Amino acid sequence: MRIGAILLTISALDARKHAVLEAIVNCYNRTAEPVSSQKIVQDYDMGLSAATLRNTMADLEELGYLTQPHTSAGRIPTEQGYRVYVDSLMTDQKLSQKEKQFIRDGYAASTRDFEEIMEQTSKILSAISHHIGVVLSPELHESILRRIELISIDSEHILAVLLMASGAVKNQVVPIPKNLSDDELYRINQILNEKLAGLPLKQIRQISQDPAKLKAVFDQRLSDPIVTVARNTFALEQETHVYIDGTTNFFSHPEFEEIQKIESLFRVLEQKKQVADLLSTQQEPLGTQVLIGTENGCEGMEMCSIVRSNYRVRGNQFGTIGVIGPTRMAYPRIVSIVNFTSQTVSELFEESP
Amino acid sequence: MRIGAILLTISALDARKHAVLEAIVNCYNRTAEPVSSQKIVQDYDMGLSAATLRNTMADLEELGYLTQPHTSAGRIPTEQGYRVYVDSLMTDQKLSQKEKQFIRDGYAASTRDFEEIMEQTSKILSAISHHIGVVLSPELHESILRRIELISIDSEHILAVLLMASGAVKNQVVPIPKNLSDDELYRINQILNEKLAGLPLKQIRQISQDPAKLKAVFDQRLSDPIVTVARNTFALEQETHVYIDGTTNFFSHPEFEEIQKIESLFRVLEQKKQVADLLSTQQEPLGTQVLIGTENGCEGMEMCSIVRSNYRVRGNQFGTIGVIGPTRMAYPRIVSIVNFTSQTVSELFEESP
DNA sequence: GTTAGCACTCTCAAGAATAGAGTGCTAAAA
DNA sequence: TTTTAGCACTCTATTCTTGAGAGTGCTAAC
Repeated sequence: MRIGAILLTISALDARKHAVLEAIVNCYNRTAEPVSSQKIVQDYDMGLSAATLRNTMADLEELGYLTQPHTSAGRIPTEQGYRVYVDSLMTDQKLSQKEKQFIRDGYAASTRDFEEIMEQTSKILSAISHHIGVVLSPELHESILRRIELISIDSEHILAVLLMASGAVKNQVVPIPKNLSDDELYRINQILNEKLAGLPLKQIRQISQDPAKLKAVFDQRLSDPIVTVARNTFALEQETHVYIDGTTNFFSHPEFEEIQKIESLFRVLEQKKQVADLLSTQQEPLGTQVLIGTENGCEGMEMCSIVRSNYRVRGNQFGTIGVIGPTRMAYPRIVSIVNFTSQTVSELFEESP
Repeated sequence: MRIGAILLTISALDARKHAVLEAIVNCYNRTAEPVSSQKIVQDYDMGLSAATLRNTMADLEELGYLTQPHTSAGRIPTEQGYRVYVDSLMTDQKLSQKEKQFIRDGYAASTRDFEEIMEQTSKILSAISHHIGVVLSPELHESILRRIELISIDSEHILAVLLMASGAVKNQVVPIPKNLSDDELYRINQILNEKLAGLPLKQIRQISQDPAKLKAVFDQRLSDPIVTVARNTFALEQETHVYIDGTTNFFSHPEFEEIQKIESLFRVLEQKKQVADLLSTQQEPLGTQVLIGTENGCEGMEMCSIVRSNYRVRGNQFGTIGVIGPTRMAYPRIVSIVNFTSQTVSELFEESP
């Protein structure tokens, strides 16, 4: 009985703290202003007086979930506070049918174009979230080559068109040995397809750089021109494409009034490589993730949170989509958006056989 | 004698005004602060007192070439003042060997890749000018088709690779009639090349949308697969690509301290279409042009000047490069940069046969 | 455990005072 | 007639002060 009572007390306390924290996060997200005890009394029916709330708020501050910009101001959530909110307080917010439709309608019915899907996705994400939409294509060097086509440009160059299982296409101008006849080129093209289609680009690259492997793969069909073409075509490490849209959305957030904050953010965004590292998850996909504030570990993006998720393309590969916004963002909504969009993109890629 | 004296007086007067205007433009470009009469006496050896300069400056203000931010401030050039400066005062500033080398070195020796040249050019422009570098590819629908290659994706789609005379490549996923055999596709590919290669995309589009013309060119029934493929492949109006780099450079200019100015500029830049319209010259290329301030006629870019020039690609086509910077820019230097870069790009395209 | 009341702290906005920059004008000098 | 020195005047930018307002923490009562 005694122990039960104590437990009850503790859990009651915790429940209140949670409720207050949730109220403050919600309120702060709405107003972008520090939340006072008074404000909570007004806006939320908690059945508590301002004084009591002040006590709870002081406790929450002690615990590291809230902070004050200055002594006589209300409280705002800390990163830790947001973390608790995201992990255990916030409730799923289903997207409305209208919103879902908006996302689906973003893709032209006929769209099978890989780049167009990528681009469009970043636009949709930014338009519906009012933050920055980012899309990372699946890593090209992990992609499986479906077909290669060599097109003659001039006596010293060809255009190699690499069509991936994912639907991605990569064009590359490749220097070739002089005086390669059209017939020869055609034959080389055939052999390359025969031997290399179905392999991931990474592996093809390894093969093409290693004489022994080249010999093993091409066997008696190995000729000088083939070696040259293969080597030149697959010489380059391929970078992941990054599609970003909605950067100007940041101008409307009051926390970015100071120009240095916008500047440092934009400097990061200009380095697409950095954005790619920021978004890409090393591990296997595990649903939608939220990185709050400094958790992203990126200098110049301390004020930003990232919500990211994976989409699946053919060839059992994954790409990443994400939303970058201020730490003060409507997490439930953004999580739902990212979730649903990544699903939609995956389905889009599933459809094409 | 009398008339000669008067003319001499007038021209002497004008010479002084010109000299003062030039000094003020130079000084303001350096310091970004209104230029006082005192400052000119200090920095430029004009052999005149501050009082005399003040008189001249008052005249120049009356003429509309200078203005004062407020009564007790120095003067800054108006757009009209800059216009006179650019048109008749500024002296050519040759680029140093080092700078020329920097531009040339920006292109990898082996680069023949069209997109890479475009991208790299915008990077070079922004890096060396410290402003925004913009490159417009030649209009695709004016481009001459050099070769088309059809690659099978699945039973309902092919990938059409359009190789232009300019070196530009356009990939497009095209729906096709079901059950088109590989042989048939190959044959269609051959015929398309035979009939359409050498024509500008615009004309091909007209043909492919017009049953009569289609019939005339292909000499076949409209229900034939070849007609469907042609129609679907060339259905879309192609947009000019816009490559932009160096947007963050704007953060370092003192005249863009106010966030609204940066914001309105970035909102324009996000609309690539608008940037394309801004840069593209309707008429034939006529060397490097300078648009000062509101002359660009673009809302949100009143504070910006544009220096643009054309480059030439194979097929007698022109693309545009440009630099966008604040009205207070080092015009002689930027003009030289844009000039030399457009030349370099043209040469780059000339090399590839 | 909760709440009313109050003193205290801090910010923010508005006003006042001061220094400094640069001009236009006038009258004298060249 | 042109140039220049001198000076009064205007406007900005900065600093300081002041007062109002917001919100807290603490204390004592409920």
